[in-house]
Amino acid sequence: MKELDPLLHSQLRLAVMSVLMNVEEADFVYLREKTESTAGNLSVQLDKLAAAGYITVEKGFSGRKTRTVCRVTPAGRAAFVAYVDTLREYLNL
Amino acid sequence: MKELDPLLHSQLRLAVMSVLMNVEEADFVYLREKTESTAGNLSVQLDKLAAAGYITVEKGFSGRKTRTVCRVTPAGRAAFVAYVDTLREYLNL
DNA sequence: TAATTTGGTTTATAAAATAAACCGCTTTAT
DNA sequence: ATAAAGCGGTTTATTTTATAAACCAAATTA
Repeated sequence: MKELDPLLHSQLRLAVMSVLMNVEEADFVYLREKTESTAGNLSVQLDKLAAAGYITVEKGFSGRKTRTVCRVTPAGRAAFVAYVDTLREYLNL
Repeated sequence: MKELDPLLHSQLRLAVMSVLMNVEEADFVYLREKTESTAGNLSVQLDKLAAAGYITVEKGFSGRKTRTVCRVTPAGRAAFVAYVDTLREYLNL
């Protein structure tokens, strides 16, 4: 049995990737609301996804407030697709 | 976003349930081979699934050797189906 | 009968998820 | 102007989980 990419097999990271796959870009606040996660948890998981090269995290400003924008990278897309593929074996979808 | 049943959202437990969903009954050794897991890990995860009422674990004998047989319960089936359903939202399958 | 293997369980360790505390900057109210 | 409250996060600590390592009893093999 193929193993499920442990980086994606986490509720919150999967949810984040799921959102980003459909949206081209999303900021921290939007992700926190959409995934109903705490800021602390989200911050940690975004770091892990970024460290893996699955997403980019850009810290900028919107007016004078900070704004952190995330995007999925090609590698992230590929990993997500592979993950879904592996899951099909488990769930036989 | 609905949460993924944490009892099923674990690589090994999901693999075990996946096997049991298709097979009516399976013993410890078969599960260990099919999931390519260590006996220790498998033992622990079977206990958790059993404690949740998702599977039954019956310790008996085959000849004079012990044989531990597992089956998925109706509750287990329901939970698995619900889990798959929730996953569809994440993955949009 | 002494190893070895089989079928597991229990216990210890490593890794992950989550929450709690905190920090700097802004805005609002006084 | 200044204190207090809120926003957007990060860091650190705690709890849970997953995994591996060590172990055990019964059966088999040498």
